[in-house]
Amino acid sequence: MPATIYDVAALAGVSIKSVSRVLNREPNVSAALQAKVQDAVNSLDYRPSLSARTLAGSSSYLIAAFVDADLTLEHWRSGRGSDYLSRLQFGALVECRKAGYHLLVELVDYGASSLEARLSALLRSLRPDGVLLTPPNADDPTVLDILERNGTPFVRLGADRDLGRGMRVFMDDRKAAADMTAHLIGLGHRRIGFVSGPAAYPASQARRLGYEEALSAHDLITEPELIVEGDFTFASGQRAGKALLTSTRRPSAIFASNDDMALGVLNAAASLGVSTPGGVSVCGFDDTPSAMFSTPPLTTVRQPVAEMAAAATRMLLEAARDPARTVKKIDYTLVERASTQPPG
Amino acid sequence: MPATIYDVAALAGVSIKSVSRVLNREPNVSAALQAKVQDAVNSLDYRPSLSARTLAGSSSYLIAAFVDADLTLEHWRSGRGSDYLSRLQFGALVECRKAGYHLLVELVDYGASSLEARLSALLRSLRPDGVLLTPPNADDPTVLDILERNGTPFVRLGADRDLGRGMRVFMDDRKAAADMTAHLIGLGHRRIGFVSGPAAYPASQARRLGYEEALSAHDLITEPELIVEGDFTFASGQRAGKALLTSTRRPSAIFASNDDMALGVLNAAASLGVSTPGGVSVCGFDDTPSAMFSTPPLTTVRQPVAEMAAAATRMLLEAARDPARTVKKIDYTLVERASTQPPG
DNA sequence: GTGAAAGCGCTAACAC
DNA sequence: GTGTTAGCGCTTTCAC
Repeated sequence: MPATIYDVAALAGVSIKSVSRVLNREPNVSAALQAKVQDAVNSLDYRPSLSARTLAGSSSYLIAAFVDADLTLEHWRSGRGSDYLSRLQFGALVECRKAGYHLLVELVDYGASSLEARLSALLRSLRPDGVLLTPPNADDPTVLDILERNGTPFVRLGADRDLGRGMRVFMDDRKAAADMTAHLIGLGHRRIGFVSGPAAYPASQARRLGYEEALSAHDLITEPELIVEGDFTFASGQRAGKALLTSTRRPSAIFASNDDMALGVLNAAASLGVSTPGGVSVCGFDDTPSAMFSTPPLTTVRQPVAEMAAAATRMLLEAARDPARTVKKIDYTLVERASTQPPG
Repeated sequence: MPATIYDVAALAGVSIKSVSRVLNREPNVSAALQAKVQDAVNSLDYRPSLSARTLAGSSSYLIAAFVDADLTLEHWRSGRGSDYLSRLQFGALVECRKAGYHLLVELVDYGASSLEARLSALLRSLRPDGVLLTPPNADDPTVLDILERNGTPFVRLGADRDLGRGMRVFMDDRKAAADMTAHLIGLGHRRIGFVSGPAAYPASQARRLGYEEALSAHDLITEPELIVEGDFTFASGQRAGKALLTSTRRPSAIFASNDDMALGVLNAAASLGVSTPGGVSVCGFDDTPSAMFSTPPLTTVRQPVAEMAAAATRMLLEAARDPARTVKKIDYTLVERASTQPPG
């Protein structure tokens, strides 16, 4: 049997409360006691039981990430993997580890009628000290309600609207898209196609607004036929690319609002015999792994998901001691690779 | 405050033990009692506390996946993401969800001297009901020792050697590599380059053996200059591709033993002006998302990581009631895409 | 500065 | 079939 707090107390010749004090770095502990306890802990190789701590105390040393089940499963099933989740997990896990916390990824059926039941079940059976909310569900009022009713601190990741609820970490999608568009204009492009994402995502709207904003800032007009709606998938990028590249006045550059779609555009160009970047420049948004290894490698916006998740996790951990509503904006980076160049 | 088992018992007019019985589907419960308790549970929206159950009982409803910290962090940092982990998680999460379990992904420093301490700390503080072990650490004797000493059921994923310890889920890497090589030979290739993985991975060895086996089965000799060692990274694939394609007697096909390296070979070919598959056929191993979206899309072996993880998780859940040493072999698939064709 | 006692919300062992 | 009683291993409260 593993050692318990009683074993440690007995060996050190002190009360279990003293052991607890040392373990939790509580004030008012003499150096002598501290040393005795530490020795006993070491020699017994004692580790406190998480469940006992959770049951007795007020924290569970658990951070939960709620991700959309449908979306994630669909990503996974199609073999695309979920780069977003992967990076989120990276950032969160690293911070959790530093603080001795654990990360639990939970799939939630945001669409289901049982959503409320399942969420509150999760909150009450797990008692996480904080919750990470991912888009597009970081804006769901039902979810926010449950979390607030439960008193669980949460961070809304990638949420660009401040609803005055919970904490928030986001990046300026609109400005990033405007920057990318301006970059293309700077290269000399005048007819720039745009492949938008699904309207349900706030980020889709923001990116499109950024594109239009940059155009008008450079006295170019937004031509409706240059904008094609996709749904963030490779296939929709292919379709959009084909449509744009076979139109009568073909654009010299195409800005797809995520990398998967940009790769689709690349593929469409190749099969139409249009070279990249010679015949058409292509750029994306996100900086997924595939963007790095595509032919040609993709110019894109690096969305710092891991950094966002790390910052969010830190907020949650701090919120445990000092509840405060924090909002943080994270910087993006324009990554210039070989898929863009001045029009030929 | 959330409802407890006492609230339910009081409302139903029964003892807490009866509530517990109904909750845990224990035998010897009358239909009437069952109904009363169920009603009370529903009307109070009661959910048992995980930590209380864990503390009092013998199971924690937790499955832990131990993954190599260095490896995973390095993957993540470089922006490549970790497709392996992502798929593992998919398979495991789905099964956990079905069974009302939770999945905890823990980064473990397998190299560190503190490995033993950290592992046993994890086991004792979390008390997982089962552990998923990933390669290359599923073969680490230290890890197996700790797990066995602790009495925690574990599954060694992708471990091709049966050490008579724990459970095991794997695929036949050697045969898969042999099949792929035979496929190239069938297309008419006679000089086939091979990019191997790092020797530390058992899978590397197996894939290389499969390659050699297929060659000799078709009366072709293994030429040492056709084999270049890589380390499973894109960059090492680039180097290997360059070396093979600039050699005096250039191979007409290159089989890289994972997709990242195959993409590197593709890139090297493009920058040397060698077309794919016209000038050289290229194939990989794993079927990562990038393989699907590369130019040209990559012929590869689909390693069913998610299915393996799902099977492993099911084994762990069953092991809880009935400890048995199970071994399971999972089938792979050859995925033929555009990067291979008969030699031109 | 330290300790004793009382739970936290369950399951397990044993009555009835 | 059902209930009673002890814990599980900690933190919390309150004494000293």
